[in-house]
Amino acid sequence: MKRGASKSQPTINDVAAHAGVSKKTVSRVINGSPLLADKTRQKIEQAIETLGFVPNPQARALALRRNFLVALLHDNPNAQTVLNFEKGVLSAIKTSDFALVVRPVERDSDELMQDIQSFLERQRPWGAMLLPPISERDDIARLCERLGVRYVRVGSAILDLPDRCVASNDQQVVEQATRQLISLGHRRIGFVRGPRGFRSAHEREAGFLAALDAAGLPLPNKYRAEGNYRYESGVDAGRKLLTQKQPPTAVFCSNDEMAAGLLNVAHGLKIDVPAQLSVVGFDDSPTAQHMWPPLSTIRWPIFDMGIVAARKLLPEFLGCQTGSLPTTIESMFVVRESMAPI
Amino acid sequence: MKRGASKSQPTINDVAAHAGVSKKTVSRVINGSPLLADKTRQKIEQAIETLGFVPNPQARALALRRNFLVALLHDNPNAQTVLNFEKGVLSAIKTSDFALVVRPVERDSDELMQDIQSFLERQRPWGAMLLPPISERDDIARLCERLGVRYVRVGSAILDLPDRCVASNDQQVVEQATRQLISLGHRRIGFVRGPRGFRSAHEREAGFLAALDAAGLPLPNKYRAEGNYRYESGVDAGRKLLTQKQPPTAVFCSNDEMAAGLLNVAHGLKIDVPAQLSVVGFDDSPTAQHMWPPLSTIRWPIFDMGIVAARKLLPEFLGCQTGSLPTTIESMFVVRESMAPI
DNA sequence: TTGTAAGCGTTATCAC
DNA sequence: GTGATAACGCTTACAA
Repeated sequence: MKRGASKSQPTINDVAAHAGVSKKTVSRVINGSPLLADKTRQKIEQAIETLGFVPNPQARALALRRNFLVALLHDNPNAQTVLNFEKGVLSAIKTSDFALVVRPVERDSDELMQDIQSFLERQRPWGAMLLPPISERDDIARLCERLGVRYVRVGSAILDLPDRCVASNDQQVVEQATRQLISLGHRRIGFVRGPRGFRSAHEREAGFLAALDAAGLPLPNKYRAEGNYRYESGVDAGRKLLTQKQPPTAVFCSNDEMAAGLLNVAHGLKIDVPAQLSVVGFDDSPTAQHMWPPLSTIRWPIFDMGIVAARKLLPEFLGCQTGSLPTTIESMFVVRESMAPI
Repeated sequence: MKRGASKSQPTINDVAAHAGVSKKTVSRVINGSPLLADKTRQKIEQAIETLGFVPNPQARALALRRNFLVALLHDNPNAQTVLNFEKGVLSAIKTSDFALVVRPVERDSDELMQDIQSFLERQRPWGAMLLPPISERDDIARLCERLGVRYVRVGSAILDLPDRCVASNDQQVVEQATRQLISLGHRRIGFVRGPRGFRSAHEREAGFLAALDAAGLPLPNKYRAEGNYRYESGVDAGRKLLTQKQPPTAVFCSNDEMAAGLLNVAHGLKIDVPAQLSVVGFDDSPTAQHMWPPLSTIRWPIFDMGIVAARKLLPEFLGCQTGSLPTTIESMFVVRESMAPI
C-alpha cells in the first residue's frame, strides 16, 4: 500500500515514480533549487503537469516548521477599511503560497488578550498584521513578540520599528486640509475630535491645531467637541457646535461617520452646506461621496498599506527588501462639494 | 537529539515524557477519547498545563488528512455584509480548532475560475463558503465539488441542496414592505431594479411585483429603472423617475446604495422626503440610518447566516445536526423616517 | 486502559 | 547532480 493510483490528490511520491527520480529531487524542483540538471527539471515539471500535482501545504509546513498563513487581527475600525486592506494584502501574496486568516476581535472584551493568544498559539501564523485601533496597543505587540509571531502594525503614526509598522501621515494631511479651509476665508473653524485613547484622534487633532496655530487662530471650547467615531456622537457634536449664536463656518470632523451626523444636524437646522457651513471628514468611506452634499474628506491609503504590510511581513517570500519599503504612506485630501469659500 | 528542553513550543513528546506515559495516551487526551483512566487524564492535563502545550495544527492536519481551515470566497457585495458574515462565522467556530481564510475574488476577471481553483488546491480548506453574487454561479459550486471541497452557498433564495446553502427570504420580505407602502396610501410606486444576472435582483423584483399585483396596481415603464447596485445608478434612476410630470410618490430601491443616489437626486430637486416621496431600500447598510432622512430598509440576517453556514459546513465539529439547521433565515423590515403616508 | 509501530507528505542531512 | 534515510508532530491500526 506504499502508494496506489489513489483517487485523491497525487503526492510527491507519485511524481517521483512517474518521473523516475527520487522524491528529494522532486522536492528540489518544488523549491526552485538551482543545483539541478535542466533535463531532470523538465522531466519532473512534465510529470507534475500531467499528474496535476500540488504540494500539500500541511506537510510542507510540518517539515519546514513554519506555515503559510498570515493573520489579520482587527476590531473593525470601518468595514470598507478592513476589506480594502485585505485586498491589498491579497494582491501582494496572491502569487505566493500564503493565505490570509482573519480574526476579528473585540477590543473592549475582557478576554481580548486571551483570545488573541489562543488564536496565535493554535494557528501559529507566520506573521500577524494589526489594524488600528488594536494596532496601537503595545501589550498586543508584545504578546505577538512573546509568542514568536512577527507582526506589522498599521496606524496613523509610526508606532514601532520601521519594519514592524506602516503608517499614514494623518497629522500632516489634516494640517494641510485645515490650511485649505483657512485659505477659503474661514476663521471660525470647529473641530470634532475622535475618542481618547485612539492615536489617530490625537494625530488628527495635532494636525488641526498646528494649522490653526500657524494662522494665529484660536480654538475656543465652544467650537470643540469630542466624539467616539460613531454617527451618533457626530450628531451630538453637531448639536453642540451648530446651535450657538455664532456657529463655526467650517467644521473638521475626525472621521466621516461623525461628519455624517453633523451634516444631518445641519440639514435639520436648515443650514445650507456648503454656503453657510463647510464640512470636512476623514476616511473617504464609500458613503462620503454619497452624502448630501458629497463630503470633502481624506483618503487613507489603506490598500497600499495592505501591500506594504504584507511585504514587510514576508520580504523573503515576496522577493523584496525590507529596507526599500516605505514606513509612511501619504494620505490624500479629496475635495468635494461640502466645502466652499466663506 | 530526540527532544531537548527546546525553547520552541513543547510537543506531544514533551508532554508524554513529563507525564510518564506514551504519546498515544496524550493524543487520546487531546482528542477527548473516552477510554482513559481519570487519573491518567488528570496527570496528562496537568502536564499540558505546566508545559503550555498546544497541539500543532499542521501535524494534526497531516495525520488526519484534512485541515482546520474554512474558506470564505466573496466578491465584496458590500463591505459591511462581508464583515458581519465573517463575524457570524467566527462566533460559530471560535471554540473549535478552525480558522477562517478569506479570499476576495473578482467576478469579472478572466482568471476567476483559475484563481479559485488554485486557491482551493493550495490551501485545501475543509470547506468553503460562497457569498453572493458568486454564490449564485453553479460553475463555481461544481468546481468546489470536483476538487472535493464542501461548500455552502449564501443567497437570496435557495440555490442548492439544503445542507449546501443558506438563504434569505428576499421575495417575501420585499412583498411585505411593498404592501406596507401600499397600505400607506401610495398608488404610484416606482421600482429600481438590481442588475441582470443577480439572483437577488430577480427575487426582490418578484416580491415587489407580487405585492403590486395583489393590489391591482400597475408598474408602468416610466416608474421602472434598472441599476447595478451602485450609487451612481441610483442617481440615474432618480433622474429618470423623479423628473417626470407625475412622479411616483414612493420608490422601492433594490439596495441602499441606489436608494442613497435616488435620495440625493430628490434633495437636488427640492423634493421633500418623506412628505412628497417615500423611499425604501434594502441591506440596512450602516449608512442607511445616517442618510437624510434615515432610510427604511430591509435588514439581511447576515450575521446569523454566517453562523448557520459555518454549522452546515462543520456539523461534526461544532456539535450540531445538519438536519436541524434552517435553510431560510428571515429578513426584517426596518421602518425609519424615509417612509410616510401619502 | 495503555503502548508499539507505521505512516501522513514534505524537507534536511549527508553520503555517493 | 542525485538519492537513501531520518526527521517534523501527530494519529491510526493493532497489540498487550
